[in-house]
Amino acid sequence: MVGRPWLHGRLRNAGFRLTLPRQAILNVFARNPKHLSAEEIFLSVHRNYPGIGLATVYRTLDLLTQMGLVFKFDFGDGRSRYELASEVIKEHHHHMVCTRCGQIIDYSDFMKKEIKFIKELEVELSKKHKFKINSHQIHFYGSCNRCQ
Amino acid sequence: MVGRPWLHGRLRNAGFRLTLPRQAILNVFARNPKHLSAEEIFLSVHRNYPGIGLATVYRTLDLLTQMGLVFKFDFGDGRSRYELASEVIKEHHHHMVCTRCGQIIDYSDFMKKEIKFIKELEVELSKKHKFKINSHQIHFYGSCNRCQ
DNA sequence: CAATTGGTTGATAATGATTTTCATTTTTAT
DNA sequence: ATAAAAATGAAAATCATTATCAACCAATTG
Ligand SMILES: [Mn+2]
Ligand SMILES: [Mn+2]
Ligand SMILES: [Zn+2]
Ligand SMILES: [Zn+2]
Repeated sequence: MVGRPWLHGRLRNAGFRLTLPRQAILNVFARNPKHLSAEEIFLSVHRNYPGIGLATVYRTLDLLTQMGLVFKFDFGDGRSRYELASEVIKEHHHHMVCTRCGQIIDYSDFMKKEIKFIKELEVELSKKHKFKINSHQIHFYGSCNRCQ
Repeated sequence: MVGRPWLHGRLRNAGFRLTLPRQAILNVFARNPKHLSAEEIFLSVHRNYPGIGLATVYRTLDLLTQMGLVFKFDFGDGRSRYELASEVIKEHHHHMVCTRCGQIIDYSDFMKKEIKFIKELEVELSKKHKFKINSHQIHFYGSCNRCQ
C-alpha cells in the first residue's frame, strides 16, 4: 500500500527522504480514504505520534502534492482538502459538492465515457492553446439527497 | 450592460437594494472581464469611490454569488476570484490553469460538444445519486505556452 | 410630514488557515 | 569522523475573510 520501496525511491529521485512523519501522514490517508483537511490529518497523526507538528503536516502535504502523490482540492469550506492520487490507491474519479451541507460525493460511475471525452478534449485544447495539460478536476455543485 | 432595470428588479425581488457600492462593484466587472480577487475589486472601486470599504466589497461579492450573478472560483493562489456569471455578460466557458505562473485561460472552443456531454452526464448522475445539479466547473491544470 | 422599520455601510477588531522563522536534530556524502 | 544538506517542532507572523457595531439611508406607515 503506502510506505513501500517504490515510494521511497520516488522521493529519493527527487532529492527527498521518506521520513517517519511523512510515512505517518501517508498512513493516515491509507486508513482514511476521505477528503481530509490539514488539521484532520494532524489530529489523526497526533494520536500515534504526538511529537509531529502541524507545520510538518503542511510541509508534507505540500511536498506530496508537488510530487503528484496527493491531490489538493478546494470544495469551498474555507480549508484545503487532500486525497491520495489515483496513481497511489484510489481509482480516478470526479466530485459532486452539496452547497447546502458541504457533503462531497466521489463518483466514478461513467468514468470510461468521461475519460475518453476528456482525453480527446485535452488533445484539442493542448494543440489550440499550446498548453501542456497534466491533470483536471470536474466538480458538480448542487444539493444532495438529503438537502433538496 | 450592468446597472439596468432588470438587475434592480432582480435584487428587489430578493429583498435587496441596488445601492451605489453594489453598482460600482458590478461596473468593475463590466470594465474588466477577468478573474478578479476581492482586493483587486476593492482597489479598482476605490479609485472612483474612496469611501467604499473592503468589507462592503466582500459582502457584495457574497450577495452577488448567492444570487447567481457572479461566480466564485478558487484557482489555487490563496484567494477567491470572481467573474460575472455567463447569464450576465460572458458566454459559458471553462478554465485552464497554469500551475507555474498562475495564468488562467478561459476557453470556450469546444463548448457545444462539452455542454452536450455535461448535460447527459448530469442527467445520469442526478438520477443515480438523487443529486440536484445546479452548476459545474471544469479545470485543466498544466503549463501554459510560456512556461513549458 | 414625522416616526418607525429594516436593509446597508465603513471602520475596526477578530478569526482562522497557512506560512515563515529559526534553532536544533537527523541523514547523507566525503 | 566531519561537513553539508534536509527535515523538524515550536512559535511567531501573515493574510484573506468574517464578525461587530454604531451610524446611515430608503421605504413604509399613520
Ligand atoms: Mn475524491
Ligand atoms: Mn473565466
Ligand atoms: Zn447536502
Ligand atoms: Zn504559465
